[in-house]
Amino acid sequence: MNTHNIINFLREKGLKVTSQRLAICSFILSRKDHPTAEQIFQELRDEYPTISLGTIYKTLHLLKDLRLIQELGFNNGSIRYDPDMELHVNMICSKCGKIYDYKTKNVKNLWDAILSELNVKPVGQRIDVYYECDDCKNINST
Amino acid sequence: MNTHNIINFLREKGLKVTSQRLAICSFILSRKDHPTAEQIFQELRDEYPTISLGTIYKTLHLLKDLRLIQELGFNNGSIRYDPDMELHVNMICSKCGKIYDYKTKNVKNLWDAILSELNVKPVGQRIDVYYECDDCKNINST
DNA sequence: TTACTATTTGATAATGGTTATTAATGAATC
DNA sequence: GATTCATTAATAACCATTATCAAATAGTAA
Repeated sequence: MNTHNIINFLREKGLKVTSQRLAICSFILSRKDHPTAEQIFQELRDEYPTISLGTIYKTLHLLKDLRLIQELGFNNGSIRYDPDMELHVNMICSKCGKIYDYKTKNVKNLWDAILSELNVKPVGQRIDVYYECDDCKNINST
Repeated sequence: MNTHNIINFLREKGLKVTSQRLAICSFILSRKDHPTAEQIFQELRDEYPTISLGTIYKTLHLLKDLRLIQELGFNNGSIRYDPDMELHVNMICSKCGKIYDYKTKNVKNLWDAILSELNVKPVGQRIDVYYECDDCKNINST
């Protein structure tokens, strides 16, 4: 979703397009590494020195309610935000915590087979796989 | 794991067997609904009126380090504790939040197919499916 | 452009779950 | 039973998130 689309989307919902809101939306909707609210805050401070953490949270909740992003709670209590609303596997390095999304047709097919086995109508899902990423493997082997 | 097994397990690890520790271990290892620390605290208070939340947390962390339970962070920031360390699907009601574990040979087979597609050596996983449970369905339809 | 209104923002305080601290307690060993 | 050291309970500290509210601002209409 580019800036133009975001502006139109907000306007359609009757929401005001402020520079802060636009910046936060653009930021999270383009990121693939599931940042925390704090990380978003730190990265936007350079360009928007007066931006507030409260605004970050409010905008993230807004995007969640509008179904443009999802929250992911992790085991240390931290909450990360993921703009990919389609079925995918969160590949999480158990050492450094880095995350990337894995999404293929084949995974979708296999997942559908699991869902049909469950015999319920799902309204959502979350799939995490922990592994050791290449960077961490290399550090350990040197 | 019954009381006798827990006592032996703790002793083997060189840990002291206190009544609080035993109660907390017995409680969480037999529960299937992934309670929070606070829920464990409230339920044990009847039998152990002086038990402290700090002790609950310390014992849960102990069990986690010993790989007898796993932590599950959720999207509202809450952390629940799950004594099932084998592969299973967390079936979560999107309305009331109740959880039950779904575990069959077929799900295991399908999941293994997904893992082989991913081309990594996994060290763990988490699979959540959100749906509307029967209780909540009935409430809505009346 | 200006004025008006309702939304949004930023600063701050409040909240609540988790962790740290520490003196007192109690399990294990002899 | 005495000794020792891990464990407990109570309390305070911590920190991420939420709530509050006056000031700022986007959108709209005059």
